[in-house]
Amino acid sequence: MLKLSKKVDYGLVLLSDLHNGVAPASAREIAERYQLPAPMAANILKALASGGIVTSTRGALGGYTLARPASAISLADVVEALEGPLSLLDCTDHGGGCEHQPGCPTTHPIQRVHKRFRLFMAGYMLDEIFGRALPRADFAFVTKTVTAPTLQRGEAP
Amino acid sequence: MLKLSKKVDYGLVLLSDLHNGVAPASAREIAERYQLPAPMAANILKALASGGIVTSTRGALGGYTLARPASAISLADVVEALEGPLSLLDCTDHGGGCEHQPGCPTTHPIQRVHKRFRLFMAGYMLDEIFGRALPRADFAFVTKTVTAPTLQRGEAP
DNA sequence: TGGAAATAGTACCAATTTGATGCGAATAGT
DNA sequence: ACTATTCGCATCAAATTGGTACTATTTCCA
Repeated sequence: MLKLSKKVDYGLVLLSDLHNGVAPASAREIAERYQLPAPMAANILKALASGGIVTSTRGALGGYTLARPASAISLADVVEALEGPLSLLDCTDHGGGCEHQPGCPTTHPIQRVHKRFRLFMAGYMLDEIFGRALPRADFAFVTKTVTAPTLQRGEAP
Repeated sequence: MLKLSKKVDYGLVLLSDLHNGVAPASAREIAERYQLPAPMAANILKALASGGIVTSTRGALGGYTLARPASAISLADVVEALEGPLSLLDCTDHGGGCEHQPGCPTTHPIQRVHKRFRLFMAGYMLDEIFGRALPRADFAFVTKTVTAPTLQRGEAP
């Protein structure tokens, strides 16, 4: 249905916490903080770690930290770490060969769509998503920003 | 996995045919032309019709035609007709209330993502997808902020 | 040195979604 | 009447996803 999986949903919450927090945070710790299933959070953080988005320190007192500043992590990075390579349509995988027709009239255009979509995702950085920056006004969002409530733990900005 | 369903895939092929063809084309006719399952094509065209994207004429010699010029049909229109309202994440449905935390730090940002994604989809017109025009450069929605950082381990651009 | 806390890596299951098909009814041309 | 077509369901198998479980490994601390 062209929606981000719940993994990405959770993943963004987790990353947002790591972004605001200060020390390496453990999976269980964050899971409790947002009341989401602990094993799920653990799995997601594992995937994010092996995707190079967060760094992990094992052992007691271990946990996860953002591997790069949020301004250097794109939505595409997150999605690819959690859902595999993002391919809008199957056509975009096997080198443009359409299974239905040799000169399928859409494979080529679809690849242009895919490319543009990828740019969209790769250009959307976490810091922008998480509220800081907000470079150009994303018009039509007037609700008061949600800044304070999530910063009770550490201090980052 | 954040990809367009096969329905949309087929749908774009069908629409491309209607775009290039002249007379109302029947579902079976187009299906044969591209060697894709006839009932599938029929279903998709039905959905496109009830979504107002194509107009249908019943009876013998009937068929489907684009309801508007391709330049007035957006990718969002097609996706919504075939997959229902596009909501990137579940959060975006029920009015911003997050199920995990009252002041969930991501629901608000996610809605900004969703809005921007919707703009991306709604601004992508079929004629552009199908090859004609390609008016503005492929960076319409990404602007300058698409610095390279996230592309270092992806495929070749 | 041993125990506790944490990540790593799979493997697995249930529930939902998707791809695909089928069938009867309605409509329109010949 | 006959035929070709859309329409609106309803059904079904297969793939995907959300979620859990288990074991191994690493690290801190007493």
